[in-house]
Amino acid sequence: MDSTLTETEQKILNAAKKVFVLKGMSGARMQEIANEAGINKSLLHYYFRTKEKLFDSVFQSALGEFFPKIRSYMLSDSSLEDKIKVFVTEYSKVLQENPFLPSFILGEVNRNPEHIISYFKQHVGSIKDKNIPAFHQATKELAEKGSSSGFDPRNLLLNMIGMILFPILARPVIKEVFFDGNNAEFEVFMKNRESHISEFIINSITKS
Amino acid sequence: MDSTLTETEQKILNAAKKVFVLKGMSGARMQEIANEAGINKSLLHYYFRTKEKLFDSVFQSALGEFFPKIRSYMLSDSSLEDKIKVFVTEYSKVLQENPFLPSFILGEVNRNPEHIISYFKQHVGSIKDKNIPAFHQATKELAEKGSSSGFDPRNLLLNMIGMILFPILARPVIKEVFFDGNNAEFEVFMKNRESHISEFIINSITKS
DNA sequence: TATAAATTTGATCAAATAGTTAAACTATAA
DNA sequence: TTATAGTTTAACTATTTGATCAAATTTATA
Repeated sequence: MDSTLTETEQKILNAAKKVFVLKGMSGARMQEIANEAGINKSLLHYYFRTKEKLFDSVFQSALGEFFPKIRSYMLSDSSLEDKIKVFVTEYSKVLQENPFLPSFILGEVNRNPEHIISYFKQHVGSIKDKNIPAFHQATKELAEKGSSSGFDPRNLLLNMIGMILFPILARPVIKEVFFDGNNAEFEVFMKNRESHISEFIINSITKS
Repeated sequence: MDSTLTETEQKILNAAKKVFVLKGMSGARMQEIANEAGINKSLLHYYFRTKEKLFDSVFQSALGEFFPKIRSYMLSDSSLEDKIKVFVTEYSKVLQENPFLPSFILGEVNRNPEHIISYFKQHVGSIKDKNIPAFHQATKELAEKGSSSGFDPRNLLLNMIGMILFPILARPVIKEVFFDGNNAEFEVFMKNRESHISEFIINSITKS
């Protein structure tokens, strides 16, 4: 990860991430994080002073993983369709590797919106000025030849993320309602769903 | 609401809902709920014994509001396109009236999946056997003339809900990133987005 | 090696908090 | 009016938990 961190700091951050992501800020216990890291509780305070500061560290790094690397997906010289396919595939992969991240981040975002706002104030240069324009650029042609009501690329981005994210967020519900709790069936469905989403989007936006 | 409940019980439930939805199970404080209800803390325990039991009551009723009344939207004799429009409009309205409900429910669903599973075990008759088949029925024609890869109505349902839900879940983020925190602009966008979603879906599924 | 600095631990504190209890109060029916 | 059941309150208890601190241990440095 980060070589400026000591081994102990890294152990703590990994453990804290696991516990915070699963239980949230108020549900997490410093003792549980210490146990998970295999160290004494006092060490947490030695390295991070307060629970709040430790949480912040975890939250900041979680945000970095959560926000799609739109820019990198959009900067290739492939067609818009291919870019959409790459986005859906890559972002699905990220989320399936961290299935509890979305709920954690969105929960904290609603618990304390200031937190995310200050994050963007700091990273405004990298998030907004780079990622979003890259996406706009990629959809410029689309926006120009779009429907008469005026096609807004932001809607397309929200559509994509929403379709990718929702079944992962609501995973336990979907699995139960649609598949009677059968995990294997659910996984197959989710794998097939990736191409479905791409086709669904492309089908809609390429309609004359 | 429920006339079998005394006025005090109702006050408690309203207050508990407000606090639990905003802060989650572990973040909520019994004292805060009591204050919000304008009563003594002991009364909470008198009526609901434990925090867990009070939370359950709130969670159960929240689930009822959260899950879209698919069946009622699907049972009219209008076209599939009109059904989609009604679904998008009505469900958007429900969510905008309860903007913190989704994050609350999805958070709890991930915190304790057993909770939602037991809910479905109880309500399986009304949720699954009524709502889902109604939706399947409405999309049967679609499934038959669907794309060669085989159109699964479950995907359509997930697509709709995902697109409607995501901007509400991530509201503070979207507002900040896309609209520099300007609330009015965001609201206008969200209102226009409703018809965009309907058109986006219909455009995709009616493509020959 | 000796000294200092950094790291780690166990014991403990103080605040927060869910839950209990007994007493006071209120409405209702005999 | 009195007895009874239901309701509400204030004070209290027990536990959890974030945080602190001094002592012990390890590591780096002279």
